Amino acid sequence: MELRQLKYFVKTAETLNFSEAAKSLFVTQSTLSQQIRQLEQELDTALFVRDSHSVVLTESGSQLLPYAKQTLQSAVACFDRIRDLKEMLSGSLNIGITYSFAPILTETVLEFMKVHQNVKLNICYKTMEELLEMLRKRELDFVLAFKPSAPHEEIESHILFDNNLSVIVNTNHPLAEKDCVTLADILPHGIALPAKGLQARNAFDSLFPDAAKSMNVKVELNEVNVLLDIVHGSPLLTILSAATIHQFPGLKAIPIEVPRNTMEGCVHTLRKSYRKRAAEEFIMMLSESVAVRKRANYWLK
Amino acid sequence: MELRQLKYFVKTAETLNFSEAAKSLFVTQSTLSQQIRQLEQELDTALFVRDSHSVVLTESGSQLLPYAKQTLQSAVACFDRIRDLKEMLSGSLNIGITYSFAPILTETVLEFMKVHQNVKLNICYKTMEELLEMLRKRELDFVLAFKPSAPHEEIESHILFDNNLSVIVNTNHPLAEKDCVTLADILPHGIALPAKGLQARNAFDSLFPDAAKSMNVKVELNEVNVLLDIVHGSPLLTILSAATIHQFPGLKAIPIEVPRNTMEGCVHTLRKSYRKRAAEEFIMMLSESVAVRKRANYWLK
DNA sequence: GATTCATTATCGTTTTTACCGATAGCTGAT
DNA sequence: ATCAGCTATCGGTAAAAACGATAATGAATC
Repeated sequence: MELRQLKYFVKTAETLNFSEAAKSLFVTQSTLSQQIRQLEQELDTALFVRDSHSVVLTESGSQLLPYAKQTLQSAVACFDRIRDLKEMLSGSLNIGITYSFAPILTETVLEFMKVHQNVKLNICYKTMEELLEMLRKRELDFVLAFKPSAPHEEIESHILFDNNLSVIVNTNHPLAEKDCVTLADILPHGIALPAKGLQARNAFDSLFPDAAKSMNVKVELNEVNVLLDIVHGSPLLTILSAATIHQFPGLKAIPIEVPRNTMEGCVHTLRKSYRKRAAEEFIMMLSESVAVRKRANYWLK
Repeated sequence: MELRQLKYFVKTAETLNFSEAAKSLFVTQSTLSQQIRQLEQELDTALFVRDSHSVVLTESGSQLLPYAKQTLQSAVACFDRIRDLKEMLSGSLNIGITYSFAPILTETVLEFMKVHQNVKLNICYKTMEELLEMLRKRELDFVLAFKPSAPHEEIESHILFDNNLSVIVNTNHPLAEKDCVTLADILPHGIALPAKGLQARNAFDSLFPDAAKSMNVKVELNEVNVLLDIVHGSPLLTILSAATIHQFPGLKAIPIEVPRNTMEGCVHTLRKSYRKRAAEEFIMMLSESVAVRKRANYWLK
C-alpha cells in the first residue's frame, strides 16, 4: 500500500467514475484501474462494484474511505510541518470570515502582511455554515465567526470577545440618542433586515421568534456592507452585532435590551488538524488587537 | 512522498544507523541511503546529519518523526479496519424480510448474533415489493420473502424451502381435524383475511380469482402477527403460508387442496452485486437451520 | 603515521513496476 | 442496429526501486 494508491482510491470513491477520476489525477484510466485492482488485491477485498455504467463502493470501500483520507491528511501534515519549520513563516494562509466579522479583521490583515511579507493571505467571505464546511474539508486554516448556536463536534472554538446584538442607525436617527432599545422602540421605524442565514439575523430570530413578521421591514438582504451603506444613507435602521460597525463612520450601535443578548466572537479551528505557524501567528496578532480595543473600551464588553 | 519512504525514515530515525536500519527493513544500505536522500530532496530539507561515525536527526528530522509515525499508523489502521470487516469483527448486515417470513428468521438471528457479536444487524419488515426496491437501491444486503409471481431481472432468488398456502385455525376450530381443505370447506366460516399486498393474499387471489368476494370476511388487515392473534382468540380462520405459524402455539395449518399450491421461500440477492462475507455467513446459517427443520419434517415439504 | 574497522555515499546494472496506448467487452440510450 | 460511455486487459516502454561493488570518511588501534 502506498500513498499514491490511497490518493487514487479516495478520488475514485469521490467521483465514482474511473475515467473522470483518472483525468483529474493526470493518469490514464488504465493506470487507475490497475492501481485500484492492486490495492484491492493487497487488502484482499473488493472496494468497488463496477459494471459498465455504474461504480459503487462496497462495504469495505466505504469503511476504508475515512481511514484512507486520514492517512493522506497525515502525509500532508508532514509536509506542512517541515515547511513551517524551514521557512518560519511562509506559504499561504486561508482565512474564512463571516460578513459581519469583516470590520475587525482589516487592521490585523494589514499588520500581518507588513510583518510577514512571504505569506499569501487568502480571505474568504461566506456564511458561517459554508465556512465551517470548508474548514472541515481543510480548505481553510481557520474561521472567524460568531459562536454557532449548535456546537460542532470536530471544531474547536476559541472566544475572542463578547458582543451585543444591536440596532444600527445613522447618528441623525431619532433613536441615536438612546443608550439601549427594546423591541417596542424598534417597531415604529423602517428596517433594513439582514437576510436569513446571516448570523445577526439568526441571533435576532432566536431572541425574538416571529418578531420579524410584525416589523416594518423595507428591505432584506445578505450583504452587510450594503446594509450599512443603506442605513448610512437613509432613515432605516438595521440589526447587527455592535462589532460590525467598527470603523464605519456616521453610524451608531445601540444594544438591544433583552436577556442573553450576547454574541461571542470566535476563532474556529479544526480540532485534530495540524495548525500552521502562520495561523498561530495570525490568531495571536488578532487576539492582541482585540485586547487593545477591549482595554480602550471601544465597543466590547 | 510514499509510505515506503516514511517507513524507511522512521526506522532509520529509531536506529540512527543506516546499515542496521537497512538490515531490518530487508533492503540494502545503498537503497536506504538513496530513498532517504530522495525524501530529503522532496521535502527540501536535511533530515539527518551524517558523518562517518554518527547519524543524528536534524531539527527537521525530529519534528518530522512524530508526523511520519502518525501517517504510518493511519495506514496500519486502514489495514486493520478492512481485516476486522473481513473477519466480521465489525460491519453491518441489512436484512429485509416480509411479515409472513418473520417466524423462521428469529432463531438464526439469535444464533448469528451470538457468533458474530460485532456485526450490527438491521432487520427491516416491509412488503415484498418495497423490499425488492430497497434491494435494488442497495439499501439491503438480501431479502427473505416468498418467490414473487413475476420474476425480477436483476434479482437472483435462491429457494430455501417449499411451502403450502394453508388455512390457519385455532386447534379448537371444527376444521382443525382435517388434513387438507378445499375452498368449499372454507366458505361457511368467518375469515380474517390478509390484506392485499401481503404475499399470502396475492397467492390466494391468483389461485382463486374473485373468491374473496364470496367469502365471509370479517376483518382484513396487513399485519401477520395480529392476524394470528385474532385467529388464536376467536373462531375465525385465516389464510397464510404454513411456515408463518412456526413457533406460534395453539394454531394449526391445513394445506388447501388445489393444483400448484406452492409458495417457495427464497433468499433474494442482487444479481451483480458484491456479497458481504457476513451475508454469505448468515444465509448459510439460515439454510442450515431450514435444513434441520426439513429433516424433522416439521412444516416443510 | 599506517592500518583497521565500521560507517555512508556513489556508480553502473538489474529487476520491478507504474504508466501508456490500443483494444475488447459490456450496457444503456438513440 | 448503432452509438456513446464506461471499465478491464494486454503488450510494450520508461521510470524508479533495489542491488552489488566500490569509494570515501574518520575514529580507534597498533
